[in-house]
Amino acid sequence: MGLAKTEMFTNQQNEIALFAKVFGHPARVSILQHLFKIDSCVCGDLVSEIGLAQPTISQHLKELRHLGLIKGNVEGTSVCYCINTENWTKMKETMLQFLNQDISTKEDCC
Amino acid sequence: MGLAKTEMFTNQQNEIALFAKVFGHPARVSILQHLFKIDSCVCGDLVSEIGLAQPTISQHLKELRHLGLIKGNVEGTSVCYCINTENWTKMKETMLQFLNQDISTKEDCC
DNA sequence: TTAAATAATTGCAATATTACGATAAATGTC
DNA sequence: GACATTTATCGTAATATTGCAATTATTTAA
Repeated sequence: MGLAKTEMFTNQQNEIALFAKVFGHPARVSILQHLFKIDSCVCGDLVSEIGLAQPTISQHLKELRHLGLIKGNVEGTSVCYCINTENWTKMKETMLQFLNQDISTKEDCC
Repeated sequence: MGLAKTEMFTNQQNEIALFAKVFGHPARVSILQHLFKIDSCVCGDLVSEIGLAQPTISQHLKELRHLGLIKGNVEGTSVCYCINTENWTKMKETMLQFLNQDISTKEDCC
């Protein structure tokens, strides 16, 4: 199949999975880290920064944009990308809720 | 292709992507949440809990086990699963480092 | 208008993922 | 041993992902 049966899970579970999925490729992790590192927008130097072809980077950027984690603005012939801070914060809350599940009450029974 | 070019990324970037990938399916998110929720090990009631077939759940458990996030112990004819708390904590540190990247210095330039 | 620069889209090949029926393996019970 | 219970593995079909060459916008400069 290759198709997740999303209808049997909660919205929260599907949302977590969607965010996680987009982080599930090192190129997208790298793009995001780069956007965080530099203190301004990136105007299309991601292709030279990361070693992938231009259509490949463009595709990864599209996925990040569709999830709302980055914003892109046309500036002349190039496009300026940066983190969508508001949505990043929202995403972070969702992911932290998942990652910070209470572990203290568990005894190591296995 | 379908194959990520991991050699062009840092170990940290690949590690983040691997963890994120395993969270990238709602069934695995659901399994983990269930293992956290109950205060003891789960002895194979995950199949009835989640609505997927037994081989499918078994496959998802395998992936979680291979990443070290859960432990499984044979108890009679069934297997007892629980969170690997030590590895979960390590994973969390890696993911938090990624999620908590400093956003404060960014002006919304796009 | 033509050409250059840059990014998006299309099309496609290679590989990965998901799901599950069928089967096998492991253990416990009689 | 024969059988039941439970989980893992195998095989396979359907779909998704990744990467890039080729092409198509889109905008700027000359």
